[in-house]
Order: sequence, then structure tokens, then C-alpha cells
Amino acid sequence: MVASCFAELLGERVDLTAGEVAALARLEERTREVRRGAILQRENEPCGELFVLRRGLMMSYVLLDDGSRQILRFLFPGDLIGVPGMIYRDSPEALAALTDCTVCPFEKTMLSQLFEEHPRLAALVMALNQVERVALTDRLAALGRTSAKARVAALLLDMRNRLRFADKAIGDTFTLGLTQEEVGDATGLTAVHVNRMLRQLEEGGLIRREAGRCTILDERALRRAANYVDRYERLELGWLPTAR
Amino acid sequence: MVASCFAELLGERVDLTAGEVAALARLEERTREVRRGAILQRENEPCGELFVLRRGLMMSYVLLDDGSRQILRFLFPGDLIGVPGMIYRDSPEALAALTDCTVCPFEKTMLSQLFEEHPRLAALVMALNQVERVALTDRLAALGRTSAKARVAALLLDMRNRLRFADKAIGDTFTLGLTQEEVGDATGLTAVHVNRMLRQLEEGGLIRREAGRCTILDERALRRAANYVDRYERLELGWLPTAR
DNA sequence: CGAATCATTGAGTCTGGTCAAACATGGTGG
DNA sequence: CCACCATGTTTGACCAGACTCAATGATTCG
Repeated sequence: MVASCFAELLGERVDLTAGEVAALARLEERTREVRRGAILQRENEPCGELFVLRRGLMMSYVLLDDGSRQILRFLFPGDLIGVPGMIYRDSPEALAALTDCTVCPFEKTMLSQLFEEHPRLAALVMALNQVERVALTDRLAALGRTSAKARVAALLLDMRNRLRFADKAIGDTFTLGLTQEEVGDATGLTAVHVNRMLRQLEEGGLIRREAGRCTILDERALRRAANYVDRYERLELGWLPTAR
Repeated sequence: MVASCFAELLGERVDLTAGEVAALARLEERTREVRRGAILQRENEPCGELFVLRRGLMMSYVLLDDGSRQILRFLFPGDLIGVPGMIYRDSPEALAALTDCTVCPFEKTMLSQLFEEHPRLAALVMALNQVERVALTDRLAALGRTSAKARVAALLLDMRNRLRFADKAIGDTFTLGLTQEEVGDATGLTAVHVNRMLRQLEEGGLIRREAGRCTILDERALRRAANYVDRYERLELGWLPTAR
């Protein structure tokens, strides 16, 4: 096993030096197990720590007054999670495990140490923040201006791509690992309507579903229906400072 | 005039050293004027530069296939804009001026220099990125899970707060400076429906409108209607590395 | 003063929500 | 192995919030 899951993720983008790898490994010295369904961080409760997600699938979400939930983001191994804890006393979002997970908690002072000692890593972390930011604005535009069908299609494509990033063996068939209610909470729809949209996509020959697995039959058409752009591709990182 | 608009914004959060102020001033050595209505950066076109917004109100937005527009964010003096240009060759979002503006373009290599020489500023920039990220997720939740009235109310509160941040003299009355179509494109509604929601807020005694100005009559009720939290307040920055 | 942009209002439509029931699935304990 | 329960999926009938289209006022600007 690699020393650091986060280093592995960053290593996809740039060649890390031994010193950088060592610094990143320090973020993952401790581990904690989180059971499927368990809540790692509740909304509006103090958040002293940040985490690296090492294993499993998690989500961040908020609950509204009327009890409805908006899922903000799905979290994959290598993701830095609970980052808003860096600047707020109480967490603006909740973190929960969708599968059994392993997380590595670390103190926020570790981050400032990273910034001092490894400017290139700091810049890289900020670059990945930007990727996340752009992915969020894509979803914002989807919620504001696209149809229910397009939002569901976009979610399927995004999940497939992110699952594939972790497991290169994944092709056009994958296990979504979400209930239709969760898909609805991510796309701003009801579970019932998600079901109808999945059916439409299936009837249109864009996807096939069987036994909890989903196959993308016509990726081009699905991308068109979804207005989807993969933001994790083709990053320009030539401007990064030199490694230390 | 202060050397740097960005320094002024950061200076609201921490006491900057002379060296830091000087480094920030280098981001704003050049200036460019942008006319009201002009587009500084088109979507999907190469974006070589980043900018500091020095004067005026701008917005970032995306256009969808069907011609509709989603406004992602309104931009105020001191904001770093076009940041996604840091990692993508082509801009994922457009930038346009809502009033006559002054911007300060700078190269992305300037950023890496900042990261190397001023780790505290790098951390601070990242912290402000997080504020922006959380503000975006608030809007995501609003678009996904709240009513039209709530979204319009949230926009009013947010614009008032951000205008007040720049001009402390602003109280409960302010000039919104947006057309109802722009409000709609920011909230995922049509201009017609925005008009009806404003009317409802006015009839409910929450706001008053006259001659393009808006007065918040019952801030508590408006906050409640909007589910609004000001994310620009109460940041915890004690963990920042020491200044250089 | 005319043209253009923006705000307002009404009538009718449609996308997506609500409610409720039936159906599938999988895990559990007897 | 099977009955049972909990959870999740599917489907139908109906409803409502938000959209569309269209017309009329109000402002602003040249």
C-alpha cells in the first residue's frame, strides 16, 4: 500500500519528490473507520479536523429547514474532505459515509506547515480546489437551467468518470452505489422523478440497468443530453512553482 | 488610493506585513478599463490571464445550449477573478461587466511566485477560495431545494451584504444594480417570475422598492424566508502560517 | 421625441412534485 | 429453508409552482 492516498491522487498530475511524498504521508498517519451510513461530521457542529478519504464513498450535504437534503458532492478516495473546517468553527456541511470508509484525520495546523515547507504542493492543492469549484458551478448551472433528465444524465456520467479514475478497469458498466433518493437529493429532484428519468434514459437507449448496475450504451448522446464536461481532465499545471 | 485592492480585502482579515503588501501590489501593476456590458472573458476561449477586480460590479456566467444563461457569481472590488484560468486552457466561464469597471490583469506565474515567497498569503488566498466555495454550495442548495421566493430573498440579502462590505455606509437601503432578468439568471428563474416574487416580498412587508432602490424592512423575516447565512463573517484564521 | 430596454400583468401550459399503493430485494431469525 | 420485515423501486392519479407567450406601461438614453 502506498504511504498516502492523497499523494497518489496528486501524483496523477505531477511527479512528486520524495520530500513531498513524505510531507503528504504525515497527513495520513492516523486512520479512523466509518461505517456505512455513519455521520463523520454533522452540520453546524464544531469541526476541528480535516480528513483525507482513504477508502470508500462518502458525501457532503446540507439539510434545510423543511427537512429536505441537498447533496453537495460525492467524495472519493484521495479527496481532501471537511476543508471548510479550515475557516469556520462550525461545519457548514455534513459528511456521511455511503459505504464503509477509512478516513485519515489531521489538524489544520498541518496544512499551514505544508504551505510553508512545500509551496508547490500548496499550489497544487489550490489547483484541485479550483477543479472542485468549477465542477460545483457546472452543477449550479445544471440545477438552475437544465431539465431533470439532463441532471440525472450528468450525474451518471460524473459518477462513472470518478469511479473510473479510482479503478481504471471500469468501462461503460458500473455500480452506481446510490439509492434513487440519493440521486434525487444530489440533482434537486424527488426519488419518484429520478425513477422516471432513468426509465426515459433507458427507453431512449442511452443506458441499460440491471441488478443495481448501470451501463452507458450511448455515451455521446448521454453527454449531449447532459451538457456534460469532464473537469478532471486536461489540467494545465505548467505554472506551478518548483518542487522542494 | 491604496496600492492594492486585493491587499485591502485581505487586510480586512489579517494584518499584512509591508513585504506582503508589496507582493500583492505587484498583481495590480497594470490596469484595464471594461465598459458596462462589455465581456472581459468569453466562455470556452483561451484565458491566459487572471485579474483583480479593482472597481465596479462584474459577473461570471455560463451559457447553455438552449441559449439560457446561469450567472455563477457576482464579483466585487478586491475579488480575484478568472481564477479557473489558472488550470484550464479555455475558460469554463465568461466574465462580463455590469457597470464600468477597472481590472488588473496579471500572469499566472505571478501566483506561483506568491506561493513561494509568501506562504501566509497563499494560505489566505486558499481560505478565501473556501469562503467562495461554501457560498457556492449555499446557492447550490438553494437552487436544488428552495422555493423561488427564498432564492430571490437570499439574493437580496447577499447583494446587500456584499455591497455593504465595500461601502460601510450602506444600511438597509441599497441599489441592486441588476435587471430582473439578471436576478432570474442568478436564481434559476425567469424574469417574469422574479417580478412576481419581488411583489410578494413587498406585499408581505419584507422589502420596499422604489426607483430602482430596495429597502429591507424586516431583515429577520427575510433571512428566515431565505435560509440565508452570511459566509463572509466569522472566519477562523488563527492557523495561518507566520507572515514573511 | 423616438427607440430601446426594462418592469408589470394576465392567461394558459407543463415540468416536476405529492400521495399512495404495489412490487422487488435482501437480510434475519426461527 | 422460509416467513418476515425493512428498504428501495416502480407506477398511477392528481396537483401546483414556475414557465411561456403576449400585451401594456414605465424609464432611460441618444
